[in-house]
Amino acid sequence: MPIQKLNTRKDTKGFESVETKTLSEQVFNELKDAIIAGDLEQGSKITEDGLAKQYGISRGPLREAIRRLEAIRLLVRIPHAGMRVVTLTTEIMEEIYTVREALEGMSARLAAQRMSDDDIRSLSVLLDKHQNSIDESQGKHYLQHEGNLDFHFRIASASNNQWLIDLLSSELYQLLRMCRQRSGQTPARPSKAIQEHRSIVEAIQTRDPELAELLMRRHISGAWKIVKELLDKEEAEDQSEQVKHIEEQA
Amino acid sequence: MPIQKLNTRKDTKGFESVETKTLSEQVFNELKDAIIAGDLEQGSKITEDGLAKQYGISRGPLREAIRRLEAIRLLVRIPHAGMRVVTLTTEIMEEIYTVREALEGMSARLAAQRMSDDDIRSLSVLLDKHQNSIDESQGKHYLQHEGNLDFHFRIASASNNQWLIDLLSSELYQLLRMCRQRSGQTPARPSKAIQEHRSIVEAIQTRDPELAELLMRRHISGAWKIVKELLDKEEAEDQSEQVKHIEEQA
DNA sequence: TAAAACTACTTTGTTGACAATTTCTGCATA
DNA sequence: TATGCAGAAATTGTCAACAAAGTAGTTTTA
Repeated sequence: MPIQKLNTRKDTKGFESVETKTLSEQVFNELKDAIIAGDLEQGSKITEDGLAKQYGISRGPLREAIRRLEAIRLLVRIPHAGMRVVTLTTEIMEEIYTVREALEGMSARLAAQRMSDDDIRSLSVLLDKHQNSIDESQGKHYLQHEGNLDFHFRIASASNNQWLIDLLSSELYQLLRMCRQRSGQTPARPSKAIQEHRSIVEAIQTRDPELAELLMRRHISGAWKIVKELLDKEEAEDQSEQVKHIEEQA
Repeated sequence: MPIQKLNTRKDTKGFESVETKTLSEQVFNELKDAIIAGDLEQGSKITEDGLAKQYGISRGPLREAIRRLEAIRLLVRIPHAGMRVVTLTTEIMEEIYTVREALEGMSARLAAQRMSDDDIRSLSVLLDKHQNSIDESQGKHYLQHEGNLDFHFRIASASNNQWLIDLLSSELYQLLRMCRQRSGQTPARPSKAIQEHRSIVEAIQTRDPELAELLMRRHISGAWKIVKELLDKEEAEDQSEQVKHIEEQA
């Protein structure tokens, strides 16, 4: 499906909308979304020529887009063996959650020092909304997940540290979205998560950096434990299914 | 000074030597080193054509190199106003030290859990060497600084978390080198630093993750405080010099 | 039959030219 | 003297063709 050339489209980097116009940018975004949404399968091999034809552009801009995707770790380049879409193994996901714990913990600490009272209030309102949407719609995991990211993004922003914001929003959160895609994880225990979010906001409100950091880190490492359990269970199921397959063939 | 084409040169990414061969890689490294060493002045404007001619290659590979430099934040792209070498303001440096504190703290924690006994011993030996080189050569700040980075890099490696390793070695440490370049900072209080390094190794040795993280974070935030003082003093001097200039003109 | 070498094919790396923007500069006008 | 409007110059964006390197499949030979 070739994209329309020269149409200005929206960019969702850092949750804010910016108009893009170079082909390289467009393709970068198209590819990013395709990878995150799972349209480009994990681990699948991609060729420059194939993508260039698919998107109807020449290889020049495409290569630049690829380099950028590489930089945010959505593509991996195996020297002399082409490019592949990243494969999110359990190990890699653990690495991501670990880095996230460190960075978001620091964000929370800074937010407790720097976030404006207005922003804190607004964050509190956001949590109310989340609460409502959980009560109402049991099934809309998608929105819940985005809301979850929204909460974390606001705290990152409040850190007022551009490095933290960039690392989290343009790299880690993209991968996190992808994690969800992998086997449609439901956000684990939504109400418990909100509860934890509330404690974090409370710590920020009382301007307690240490506590805010501690709670955020606990929140994230707790989330990882649950995700990991899900993944392990899945893996076990896959295994047994493979065994069944083999038995059938025998 | 055009580089020789097709000569295989060494790459120092992550402190290990790898042969590179594409022009894009070569120029990426050349430019990176030039920026870090200060050959390309901070904040100076650069043009694709200019660099392409200077390095004797076409703009294609150069653009890819530029995109990568951009990704590791050595170049900043101001839309429609060209590219500039990053300018390390005090604010940006503070951001870097903050992120570093979070990531290296986490590294130290993981190292305490995962580093092999052999590696710990070897790290201890490294500190002995540093001690010696301080005792002997008072003046060789350069080596001291590299040694310092070496220590930190080893701990990052021991985390066994590829994300942490990459973020630290391919992004933060590059900038850190550049910080030193800015006004030839002497590594602040070398003997005290070594002492702190020793405590960190000790915590790792006794497999105490919490303590290792705490000490590492304290070490880095302490280092920042000293660097900041130096920078502030410099700035004040610059100010007064400017005032003098104005007075002379008046 | 298995290993080695050659050939054809695929994919990535590189280039120079062309097109589209944007910035700069000088001139006319109020 | 300030302001705004050409036109020119410089710069970035895009393309298509060429070159080099690697891969796979086939043939040949031991």
